[in-house]
Amino acid sequence: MGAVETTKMRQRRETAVAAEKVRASLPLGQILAGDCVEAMRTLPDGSVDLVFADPPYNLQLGGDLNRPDGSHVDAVTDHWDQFDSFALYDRFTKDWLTEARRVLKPDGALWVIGSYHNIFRVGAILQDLGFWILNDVVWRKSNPMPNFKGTRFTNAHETLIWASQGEKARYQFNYTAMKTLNDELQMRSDWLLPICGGQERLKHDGHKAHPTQKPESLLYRLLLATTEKGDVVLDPFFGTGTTGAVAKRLGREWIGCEREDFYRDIALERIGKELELDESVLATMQSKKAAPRVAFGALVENGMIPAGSTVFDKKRRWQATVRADGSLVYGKQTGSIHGLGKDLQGAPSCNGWAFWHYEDGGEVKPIDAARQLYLLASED
Amino acid sequence: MGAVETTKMRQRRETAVAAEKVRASLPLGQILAGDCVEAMRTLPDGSVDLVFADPPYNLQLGGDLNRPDGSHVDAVTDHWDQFDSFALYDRFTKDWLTEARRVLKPDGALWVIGSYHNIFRVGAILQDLGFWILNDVVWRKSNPMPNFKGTRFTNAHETLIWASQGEKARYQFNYTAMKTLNDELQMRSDWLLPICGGQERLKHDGHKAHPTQKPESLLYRLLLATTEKGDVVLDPFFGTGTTGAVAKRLGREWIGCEREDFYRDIALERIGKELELDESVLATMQSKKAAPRVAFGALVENGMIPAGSTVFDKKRRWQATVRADGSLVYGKQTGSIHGLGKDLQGAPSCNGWAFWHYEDGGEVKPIDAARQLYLLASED
DNA sequence: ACACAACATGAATCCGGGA
DNA sequence: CTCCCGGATTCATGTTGTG
Repeated sequence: MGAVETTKMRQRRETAVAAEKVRASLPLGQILAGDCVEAMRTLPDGSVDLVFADPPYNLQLGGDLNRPDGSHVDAVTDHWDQFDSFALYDRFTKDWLTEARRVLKPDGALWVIGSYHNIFRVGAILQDLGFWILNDVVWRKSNPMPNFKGTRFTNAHETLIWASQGEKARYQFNYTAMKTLNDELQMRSDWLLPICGGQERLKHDGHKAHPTQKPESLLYRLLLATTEKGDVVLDPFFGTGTTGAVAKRLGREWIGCEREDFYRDIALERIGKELELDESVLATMQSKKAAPRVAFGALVENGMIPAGSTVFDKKRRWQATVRADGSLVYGKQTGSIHGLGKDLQGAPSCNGWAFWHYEDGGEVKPIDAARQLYLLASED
Repeated sequence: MGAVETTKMRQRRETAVAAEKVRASLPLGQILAGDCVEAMRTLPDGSVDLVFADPPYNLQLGGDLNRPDGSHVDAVTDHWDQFDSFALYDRFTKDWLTEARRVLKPDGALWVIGSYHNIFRVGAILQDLGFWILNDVVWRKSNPMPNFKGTRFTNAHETLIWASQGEKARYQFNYTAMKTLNDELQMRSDWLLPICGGQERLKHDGHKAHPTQKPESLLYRLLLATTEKGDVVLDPFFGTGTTGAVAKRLGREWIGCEREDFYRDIALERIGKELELDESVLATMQSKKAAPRVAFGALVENGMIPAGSTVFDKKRRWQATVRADGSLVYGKQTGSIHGLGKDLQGAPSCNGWAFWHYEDGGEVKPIDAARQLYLLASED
């Protein structure tokens, strides 16, 4: 059996080998110097699982104007107005998003964070490029800076956009891990997290080393939600390397891009000190989707729910007989646990594992309980 | 002194007379029939103090959606929400925003509400038109619809943009009223409010009269924050007339635009029943504060009880390891703080916050103590 | 009448692996 | 690419029905 390789098996093997070759060529755990668009151009197509980007948005906040490349705009010699500013920012945004899209795997995903100054432009452009928005997520700051002049609402949040490569693309979402992290309730699109301060905030000569260092808790949640262990995370605006530090801690690989020597230096030093969590800790709650599949027939074979026994719905409206092949009979109707449950209820679908029950020592249990027992027993 | 009128005084008097003439020509308390762009064209330049707009979101829904119990979700499938492309939606947006801008007074302001499907496009276009964003405000829904399939984060918020006519324009912001409404704390940019349901939700033949009726509390806060008594509020997408009802209650004037006869009819009936509040009552309306709820996972993200550390019950019968997603491991068994505590004790339920303990500086504390610390720290 | 259970529903881009 | 089909998936509120 092992000697025969079908065409399909060969294709799969070759794909995996090619993917491993691409991965081996990646500058994992490195910060690429220079402009992020140039730096990303050195990476192969479809090679990265996730992009997290915290792009600059300091272009038109009044007062001094800086171009996206950091050079200062001379208001006297440069004819500069708001329209030029937006056009320039849009161009910059389109450039780096295009390159990020190329570098991402087909089933990869993108996160961008921004404020009302830039996030609407970024969101519209990424939609135009074909990205498919999965959620916008609001980072609610538990300790925002107050509005000192009392002229507006306290700007107490920032916005993140999570997007896949397209409408039909698959993407990673660790639903159960998020639900666990949120005390058994679905994780919502509004996240309450403190801003980065205290020991976590990198200092240089007594001052903050970077003006917009993001909290590790934000990256922690985001990476835990949308990557797997071993995934490659790219951050085109690496700054102090929060993405790299948390990626390392969580056993994800990382690549950064950063223009400024100083930030590259402190980021590398910071990440060097970071320890990867033990593998046993990194395991997260598994969804049922990811659990090994058990056919109902296996429980019949096994004798846990023997052929000839009866199963019934919770209200005992229907009582069906189990046949040797794991199908059910109810009068003239037959079908799988799912199909018959669906037909009897006239429902669009039915999870037979939850619908049908059996008696075990006088106690009524859903047949899913038998499956859980079977799974536990077969783990050894 | 009264007999002499300076040039400045005369100019002011003439401006006031002209403004009064414009105001007298406005269709206050009326719903203009037809397309909102056409309807707004009938209004004079610079005549309105505030525009609130709840445009179609262009949801782009796929097929049907069923809840886990099999029931069908009544989605927004109305023709007015269907656009063939982003380009068409952008055109539509630009058209109505342009007309709204013309009708607004120079010191007037605009509010728009949307979701991630449309809000980025709306925000970018209004910036392009010269509007100056003052805040983006997040409406956090206290009772959003869950994500039934477990495929994304629960979409638990919508986004509002508040913008003036330009960077230098003055605008109305009732700072103290907002601070009072928020228990003497500055009002933040994230608002926790329930969705519209119960008695407030307009019904027709037992079904919701409008698929997207907004809660009055949202309009209440928004109008109280950014208009004065007597101001004129225009709503180009009037629907069931929530804007008109709340405007009337708060002593503001209103104008609506609505294409559908049915909506105009029920809106007028609704607003007819509305009573204007006595001014003394307005000052005493109280706020609703967010209930502080902390998930165990937040303490893990935050590092207070880090992944990899151990927790144990008071008698140290069981010692479990904290994993990255906030789940616990004990031998082969895993679960949330509540679930694992329940399983280990064989109890019907368990309050994990009281059951599990951790060491903090040599002292043994229930993990609830860490939660209290977290709450204290995030209150500042 | 009261307590409690059951049911209904909300701006939602809502499945995925294998043939 | 499509089709097939096993089977995973919900929170807060308000209303109606039942004991």
